[in-house]
Amino acid sequence: MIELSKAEFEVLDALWINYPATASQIIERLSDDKQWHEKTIKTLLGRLVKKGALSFEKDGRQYIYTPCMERVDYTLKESQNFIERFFSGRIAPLVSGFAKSEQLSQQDINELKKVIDDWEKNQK
Amino acid sequence: MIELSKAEFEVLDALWINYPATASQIIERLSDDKQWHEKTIKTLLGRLVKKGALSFEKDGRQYIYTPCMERVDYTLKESQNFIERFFSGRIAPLVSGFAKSEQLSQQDINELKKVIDDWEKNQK
DNA sequence: TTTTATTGCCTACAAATGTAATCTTTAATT
DNA sequence: AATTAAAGATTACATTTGTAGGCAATAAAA
Repeated sequence: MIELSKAEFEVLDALWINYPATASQIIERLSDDKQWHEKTIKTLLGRLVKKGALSFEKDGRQYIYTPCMERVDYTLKESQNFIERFFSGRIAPLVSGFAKSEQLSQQDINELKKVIDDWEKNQK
Repeated sequence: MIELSKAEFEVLDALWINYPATASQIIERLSDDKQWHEKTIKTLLGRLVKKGALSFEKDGRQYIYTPCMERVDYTLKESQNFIERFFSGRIAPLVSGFAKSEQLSQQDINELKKVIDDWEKNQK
């Protein structure tokens, strides 16, 4: 699995919003939430390319970036990893922890029920 | 939130198995899974103390370590953080991702149902 | 009591990470 | 055509992390 740092992920996440995109578009998108210097973001883009998380095409003197993977795929892998490390691979204890600490809303419950429902339909 | 590195967490996790415990006990516990040098683990213990994740009492020339927090509390915070970063704070998309990629067993489903059940009972 | 072995403490050092500044190239402007 | 401005490339530097080695203090052994 490609290992991304927190900051690298946030840059990639800004690209996932809509791609392909140029560095300045990504910088623009990040400017709302982050006070990162433009140079910082360029550095992170470079590192993402080096790690194989992004590819680009040249357009004049600009680069047009595209992620090399889908967001769902990446987050699934990260989730597996996380759940392995903290909950020995079991997902229920995570959800249970949220429940016990009052972190679940009715909406969460409804969504979870739907996931279970769909899963069961799929078993038939 | 106290930020622990991967390696630091694993050392703390070995302590959570049973505590208070001495460095050599922790080293012993870790020796099954890890090929860490004893010195490495000592360093990590020191860093954990410095970060406020562990406390210790002296017993002769040994230290007797105790975690400063419960495992459930730590993993809950980490989970919140994780879900915030990758799923905008919603838990269902994580579970849904697992379901879609065939990562859920019947046992997981049963456990999840129970969590939901308990949650609903608790609402009344 | 002197020696030894073990504990923790301090130091080390490369790679990763956060956070840019400077340099170089080249497209755009004058 | 010369100048400028903007993009990416290269360099920088402190901090964190992984992974120990060496040193100093002290309990245990001889």
